[in-house]
Amino acid sequence: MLTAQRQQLIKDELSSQGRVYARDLAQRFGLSEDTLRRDLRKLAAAGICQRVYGGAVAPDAGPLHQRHQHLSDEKQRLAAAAVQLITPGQTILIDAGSTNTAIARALPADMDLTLITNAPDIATIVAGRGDMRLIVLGGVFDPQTGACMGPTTRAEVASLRADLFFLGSCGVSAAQGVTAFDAETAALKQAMHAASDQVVIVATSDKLGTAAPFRVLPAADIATLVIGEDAPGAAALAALGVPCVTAL
Amino acid sequence: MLTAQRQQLIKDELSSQGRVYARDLAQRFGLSEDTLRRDLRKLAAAGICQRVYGGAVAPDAGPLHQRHQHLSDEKQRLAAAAVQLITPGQTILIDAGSTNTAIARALPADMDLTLITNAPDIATIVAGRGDMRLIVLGGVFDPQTGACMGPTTRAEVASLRADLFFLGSCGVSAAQGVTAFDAETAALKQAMHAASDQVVIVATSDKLGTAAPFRVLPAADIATLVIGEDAPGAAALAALGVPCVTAL
DNA sequence: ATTAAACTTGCATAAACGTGCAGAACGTGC
DNA sequence: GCACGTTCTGCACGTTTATGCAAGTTTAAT
Repeated sequence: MLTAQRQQLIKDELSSQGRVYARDLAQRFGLSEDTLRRDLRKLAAAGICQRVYGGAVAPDAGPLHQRHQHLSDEKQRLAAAAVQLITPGQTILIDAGSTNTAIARALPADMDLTLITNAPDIATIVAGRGDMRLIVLGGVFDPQTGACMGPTTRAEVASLRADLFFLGSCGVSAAQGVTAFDAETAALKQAMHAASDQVVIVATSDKLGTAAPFRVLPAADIATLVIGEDAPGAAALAALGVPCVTAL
Repeated sequence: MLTAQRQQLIKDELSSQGRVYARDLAQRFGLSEDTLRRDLRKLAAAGICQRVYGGAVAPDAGPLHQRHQHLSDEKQRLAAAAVQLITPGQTILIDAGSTNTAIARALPADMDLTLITNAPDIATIVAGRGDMRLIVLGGVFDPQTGACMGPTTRAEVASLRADLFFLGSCGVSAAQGVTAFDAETAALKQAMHAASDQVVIVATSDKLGTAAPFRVLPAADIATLVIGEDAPGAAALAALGVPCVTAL
């Protein structure tokens, strides 16, 4: 990846998030923190950001901006924790959903990854970077979930395989396991599960302890559950033997 | 390969990807890095790109979601003319390419359209609007063209049909017809042609009169050719009986 | 006050760079 | 055909840039 390109991505994140962490950037780009600190110093010298201990912030952080940042903050932290489960060379299957979009954005650079997704917006995010392969699952686009589904999609999934499957946008509870809002979604997620070695669920606290009508898979099939530190209902899941990773 | 042709390919990649690597280009073209660096310097001197350590980047690369919006006036005018060929209720197949992206943006609202595309960025554009159905063609994403291709994609196309096919990113000439830069691209476009009633080609003037190595279809198979008012080589195509629409 | 993390600075190395030069390919005029 | 100039290309040389590591300093939190 080009140095200029990397610095452009930092600029993008600064303008969209209002802040960046040197440590986080170094991990994502697969470079030393020294290099990223140099980048931040350079951007600060150009007036693009302001250097602070631990990273950098955008010069003009409006009040509304901070609010928006607060809302998405949980997902970003969860995503940062989730991508640490990935090892170089793996094939990653990513479902649709806003949490999974955050994961796609947080994917570390230059790890020779192959990404499979049925969400066009995730495909677009990853399409811009040349450091990973991308396989798109086709099908009928569902505006509700932002994903492609239907028989074509399920057939395509069945002909592929992945090391890690990031399953998203569902209810997760100890008693009911993972559940979905409609039959088609549930069937697709099951097909994705069948094509993957491990299922990872990154759940915001509003998903935990809730259940939808359609059963996807039992809690015991979850390889890793990534949750926030104060997540409700986590104890019940941990009691079932579901491996939990706590973000932050 | 002609020097001008090589530099045109670099331009294409710059506008589609926003960046090029000197080393990568040298390897792909089978030339020394010195030669490619010379090309990049020349393009930079012409203001087409900006030279950076390791390659070059497109001049004004804003935030990710704002990129690709700097479509030229020519493409927007062509797109506006092209979408007038669409009638309500039709199924539209749209290929990848910056001109076709402009067409996707220009699609009229509330016409009960069904859109089929193999370009994730076009899918993302249309995904946001609720007034049309969207079918995404999956496959292996090719960063070069920004499209999904491969056997899966061709098989999916074969199971669908469309009224109009907007074919993009090719050379168009009276003698050679429509041509593509590689075999896979040509094969996919042929499969798309076979699935469609009519082929529409929207060609910017730099594509007219040029030919690439791989033949896609003869000029006689073009249902409608949309071109600018001062397009060179248009007379030769019109002489062959290709119906032409002139934008503005 | 103590400690760990983040930081700056200097240095070493490898990659990318620009320049000058020479040979090859091509067109032009004699 | 032949001399000439132009353009494109690859190679050799010295220079610049990016990066990681080590050493010492500053910052923030306990």
